[in-house]
Amino acid sequence: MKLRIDDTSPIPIYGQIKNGIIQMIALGDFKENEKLPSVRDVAVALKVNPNTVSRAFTELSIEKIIYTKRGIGNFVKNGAEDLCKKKVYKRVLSNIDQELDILKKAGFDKKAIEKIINDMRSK
Amino acid sequence: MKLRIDDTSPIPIYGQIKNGIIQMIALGDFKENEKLPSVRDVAVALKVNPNTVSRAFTELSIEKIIYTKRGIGNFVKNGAEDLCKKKVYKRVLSNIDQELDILKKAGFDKKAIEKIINDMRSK
DNA sequence: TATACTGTGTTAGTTAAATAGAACACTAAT
DNA sequence: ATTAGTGTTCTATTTAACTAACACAGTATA
Repeated sequence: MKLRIDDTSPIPIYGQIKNGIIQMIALGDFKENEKLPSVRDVAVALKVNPNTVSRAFTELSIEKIIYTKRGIGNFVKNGAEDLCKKKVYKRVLSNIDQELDILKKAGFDKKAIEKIINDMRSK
Repeated sequence: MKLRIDDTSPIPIYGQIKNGIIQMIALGDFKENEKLPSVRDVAVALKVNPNTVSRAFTELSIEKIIYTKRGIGNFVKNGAEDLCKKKVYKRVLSNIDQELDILKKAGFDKKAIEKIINDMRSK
């Protein structure tokens, strides 16, 4: 299980779980119609309450990314991979854009920003 | 007052206010020993509780970025500009780094990432 | 075929944190 | 003393997360 929780993050745990699963589906770690790990298993793995995991799954279900069979498990929906790829890409770009804006406002010019990006890419 | 609150952000309001003021000091919008806008004025401007603003100021005070004169106001500390520049730079880089990591894990190669950055910079 | 068992998702009640509303407390000027 | 401007505290509400118990589905077995 790739998923990790960052206790210092302001993003609520159920949100981090949602994002993590969306990323994993985007990446093909969970294929369409594949069963996800159970609420309890995820809860144990992340040392988190089943309730919290259940909330993440419920919201993913509302967003039509997974579907739930009560008493059986949660499964990836058809078309979820593309949907998740779009979601991840959109969120990441929006976040990077926002951060670059801050650098721009703070007076870093294009060259400085370019250097920063290069430094990070080479790590 | 440049500061804006994002109601959809998971970052608590007092945290957004803290970050915003740190950015403004870094940018020179508030000079050292200059008086910041009052708790109430900020609260009204942001449509937020004075309490919430007070908390942000208290924490900035603990972090030695501003100092408080009760009954008078809050003021920027000596040396705050440099300190804030460092903080902003560090936070932004850490955030960008994290986002680029997600792109990398999602299978975007260096060229794709480079293109993304260029597209954003040119906007 | 009835019953119990195991694995699954879900609900109820509690605690802690963020925010709001209202009132309090300090400072300076008149 | 009174007033206007300031930061602060008290109390209540809402949301996230936890603990514990509940409810459903499939399977084994008596």
